[in-house]
Amino acid sequence: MDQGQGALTQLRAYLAQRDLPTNSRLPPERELCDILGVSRGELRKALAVMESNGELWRHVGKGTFIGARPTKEYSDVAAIAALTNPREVMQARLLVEPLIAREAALNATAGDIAELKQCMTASRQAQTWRQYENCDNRLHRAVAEAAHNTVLLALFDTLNAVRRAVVWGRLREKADRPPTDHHSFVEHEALVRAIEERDMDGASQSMLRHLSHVQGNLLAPRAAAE
Amino acid sequence: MDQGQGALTQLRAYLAQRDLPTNSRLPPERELCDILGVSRGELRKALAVMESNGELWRHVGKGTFIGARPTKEYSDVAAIAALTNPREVMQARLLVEPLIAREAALNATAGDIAELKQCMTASRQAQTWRQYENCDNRLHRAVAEAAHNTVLLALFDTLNAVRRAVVWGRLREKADRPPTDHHSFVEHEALVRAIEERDMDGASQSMLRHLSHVQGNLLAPRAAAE
DNA sequence: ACCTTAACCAATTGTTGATTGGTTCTGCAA
DNA sequence: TTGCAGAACCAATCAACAATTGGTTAAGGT
Repeated sequence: MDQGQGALTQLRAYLAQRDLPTNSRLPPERELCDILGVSRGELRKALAVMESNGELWRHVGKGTFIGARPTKEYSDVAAIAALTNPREVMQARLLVEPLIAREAALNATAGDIAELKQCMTASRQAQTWRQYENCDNRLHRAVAEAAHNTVLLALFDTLNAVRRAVVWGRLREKADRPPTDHHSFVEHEALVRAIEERDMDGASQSMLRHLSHVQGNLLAPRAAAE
Repeated sequence: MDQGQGALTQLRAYLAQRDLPTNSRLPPERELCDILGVSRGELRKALAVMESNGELWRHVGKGTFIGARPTKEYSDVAAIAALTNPREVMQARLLVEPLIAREAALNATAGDIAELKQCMTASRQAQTWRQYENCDNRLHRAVAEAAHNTVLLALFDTLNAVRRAVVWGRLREKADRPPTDHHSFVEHEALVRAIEERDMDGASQSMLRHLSHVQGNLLAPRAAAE
């Protein structure tokens, strides 16, 4: 009687007694054996049952935890970059950044808009490609800051880091070219104007149009960029 | 003569001799003192000049490195969670998840849809709150997987991790309540149906409506959740 | 045939000591 | 007094090793 599913019932009783919160760790198997007075094999059988039910999860070296196994944390930029490609990154930008621009149009302060304008003038005065790229990055991040949502900003930073990691390889070729008569100038201007005028749809569409051009240049062999 | 800016010129000569690539580490200061025959104070002055020029960067415990200081990666979940609040997290979800649902409607495979339906039936059969919550999380992540974009999935995971970290505090109160007659059931059903019918707008709106209800429950004191 | 016990394995964590940039103090010399 | 070299100290980081822990296998007993 007590041997059939005894370990499982004893384990359940133990867990019910102390109502452990999710993600809390329970004692190592060897200790639980002594506590419950069960052999390790039986205990492991009971744990396996509960694990298959999704009630807890285990990992070597870590321990046994209450709740569902956490999803493989994707927050490492290098790990993401290794699994994706420029097409996916560009698609994600096309989806996320217009949304951020929309929020920026709603929430930007006068200071934010001044910063945006300063980025634009700086990008026009850039002499080298490197400098221009820095200005462009600053502008896009300033838009994300203007949305005034810490989480959105963090997501933008993650996306940006992934983008840089994915295209790491070919930064050499376009060494020092002056980016004159660049389509991005007018697109950036339209974007900033829409944000200034609180035109949410306009800001979103401007960003979408801008990134579409960037995508076109990315796919085309000619060396142009955002 | 040799004393005025001698350290800086010697350091420059040393660096010019061996043409170190970017991000390469140069010997610790104490060794460089011996190598160049300069006192540590003078060497540090020279290093400070070059660092302010952006030619190298230093960090305690790591060393001194050639090139520009790497951008501080802002993708640590704990750091984000410490700077934000539930309101911002909820707002970000309201913006991002409908967008992901729209992509899911476009890209979901038959296998994805089967997984979504399985999540729904499992959530209906859940006995405890914790089990239901697991099912709900699985369903939302299945939607993100159905979008078939690694970067979007990574952003979703980041957002989700931040959400869990922010609301970590109050998981106790709603211990084991059976989530019967829950509004989420019908909302989830509408969402999955829209995805199955490739209705992008419908999927987006279903997700938006669902999360709006979640937000309402979050703000209201009554204990209900997604 | 099955279980218990013990030992071993690999992944992970914790700890300790060494390394390194940053700072302060002392002594010496101009 | 001023300035600088030298040493000592500090905090952040890294590297190596020991301890912990779930997973597995083998020996021995009932």
